[in-house]
Amino acid sequence: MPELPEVETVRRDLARTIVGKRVVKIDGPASKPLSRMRGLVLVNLRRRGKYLLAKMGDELELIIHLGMSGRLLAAAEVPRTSHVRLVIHLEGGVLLVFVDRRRFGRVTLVTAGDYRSSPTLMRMGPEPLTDAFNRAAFERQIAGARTPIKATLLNQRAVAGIGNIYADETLHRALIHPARRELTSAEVGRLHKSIRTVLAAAVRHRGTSFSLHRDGLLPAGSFGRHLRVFQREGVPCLSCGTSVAKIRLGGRSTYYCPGCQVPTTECNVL
DNA sequence: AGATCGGCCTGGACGC
DNA sequence: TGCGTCCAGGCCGATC
Repeated sequence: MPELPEVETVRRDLARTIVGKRVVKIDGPASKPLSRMRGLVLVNLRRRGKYLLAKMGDELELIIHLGMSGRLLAAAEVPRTSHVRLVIHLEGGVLLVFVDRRRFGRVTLVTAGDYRSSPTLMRMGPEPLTDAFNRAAFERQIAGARTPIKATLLNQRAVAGIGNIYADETLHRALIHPARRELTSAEVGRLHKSIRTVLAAAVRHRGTSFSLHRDGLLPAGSFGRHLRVFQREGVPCLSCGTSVAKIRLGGRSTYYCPGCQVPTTECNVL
């Protein structure tokens, strides 16, 4: 459940339960490189883009990426699901469990602040819901882009935390075709605004709910009800009534409204 | 240096 | 029913 709103929801749900607790034991197939955490206190739980960062003691940091199918939950006992990758036993009988069916997720223990093991994290752009994400800086980042704007949104360098769902949703609200390359200043302004609006709303709704990350304990995300194009191929656009289209762009399924998001001559994909 | 492609995994949906 | 193929919310490393 990988994009910013979903990861932020996980962070908020877990923080209350696990922050301040000491690691008692670690097991599961992914536990071997993490043995140094034993006895350390989980000092805080932060989020950067789609990554969760848990400070462990004074010097270490646990980097968690949920990949495509990863789930992280606090529980009293190990879930009966298969695909449990890691169980961190905390004091007070709290278990922090990482379940990941497709195993695209990663859990890495590093010296605090040393992100060399993750190029994406090291080069991560500004957090979209903070002041660090301002329009002028965003415009500088994407000025003269040679690649489709959707690919730029997905690569995490211009802005952090956007994946396939929110790339399509923010571009639709900004009336920009996903294959567009160089944007006008007005378009950059609309996109900057829609990124903030859409992600903030999705965080309020606890993200977009998919079957993979319902654990039955915490409320599922409800932003799925507010999606306007993602996975709505053939459905009339809520703004103009045109059927939502599905194309492949940069190897990813891409949904957009051909009525609202009109390509121009500089868009050489269509 | 930056862009593009295949690889990593498993399982569900679909067509024959 | 069974088998094959395609697809899925993301990242990394090897290529050009």
